[in-house]
Amino acid sequence: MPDADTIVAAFDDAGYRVTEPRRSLARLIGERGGHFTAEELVAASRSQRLGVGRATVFRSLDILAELGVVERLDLPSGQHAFVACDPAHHHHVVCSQCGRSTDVGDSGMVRVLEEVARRSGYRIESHRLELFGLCASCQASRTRKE
Amino acid sequence: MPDADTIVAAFDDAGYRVTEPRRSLARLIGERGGHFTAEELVAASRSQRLGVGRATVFRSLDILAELGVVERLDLPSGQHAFVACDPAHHHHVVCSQCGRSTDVGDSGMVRVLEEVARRSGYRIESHRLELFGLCASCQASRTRKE
DNA sequence: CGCCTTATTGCGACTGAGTCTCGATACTGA
DNA sequence: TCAGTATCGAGACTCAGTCGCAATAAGGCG
Repeated sequence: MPDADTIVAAFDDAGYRVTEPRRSLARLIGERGGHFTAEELVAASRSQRLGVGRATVFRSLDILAELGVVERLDLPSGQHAFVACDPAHHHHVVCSQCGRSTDVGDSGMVRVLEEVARRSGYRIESHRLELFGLCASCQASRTRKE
Repeated sequence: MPDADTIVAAFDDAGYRVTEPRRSLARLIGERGGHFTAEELVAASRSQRLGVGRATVFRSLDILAELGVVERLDLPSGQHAFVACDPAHHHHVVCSQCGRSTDVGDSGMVRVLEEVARRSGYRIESHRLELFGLCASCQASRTRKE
């Protein structure tokens, strides 16, 4: 999970200008543990008087998603969200209780893709895998309560 | 891929009333080969003067998704779509060219889920897998062109 | 068969996410 | 430092999806 500096560096490395609003957003994203929505960033920017406008939040998230620093996520609720992550191919498990997320690498998806291609005759070009469940600490606290 | 009658029967079996608008929608969905959007159904209903309102389309799709007759899909473009399908656990490959979709069963996902659970410590509760690629016939026609 | 209850409908107003435009601002390379 | 241009914020706009409500019509029951 990249910190603010890594995110700023990603802008820079890709030839985008390093501006104050982008720095602010990088910090906000870095602060967040798990997934977050565009709207949350807009709200945070407003409540902390950072002066980052709605459009800028969306534009920056677009860029970061393009760069692979952030990944788009569709929650089971249908909401759109994002997670900060390293730009390698991998998947996320999102905790349905606390929202924290963890990368899980490939975990044998390659074999699944081969199997699917064989069965269906399709040439698989891309896929999206999203996993939802309870993280270790939420499991523990839930067990305690019950 | 269920036909119009199957869809109508699903409403009936679940205790929902079988109404004219629902019959119309069932037919429209049955006619569609691949995935479709709510908006497409709204447009089709208007152009064919079926008199099915926007809200009814959305309400019916909600119900059908609940019943598992139809599945929600997030296209790589970010658009929301649906596919008609049988209510068993499985996944879809969607052709990124013609939009047709095929069911592919489980294909070894169970093993991936176990692997992810082991690595991350999460208790996996649900997952979403969407596959995009070229179906056999689109591969063929693309090869011909090149 | 026809009535009555109530699920369902269409309409249209509404919401909320995301986009677009545009004049102002501020990076960055020279 | 300066110029050129990427980027910005504001706010109007679009578009998907939702909601409330009065009118309608399934379909169970007598």
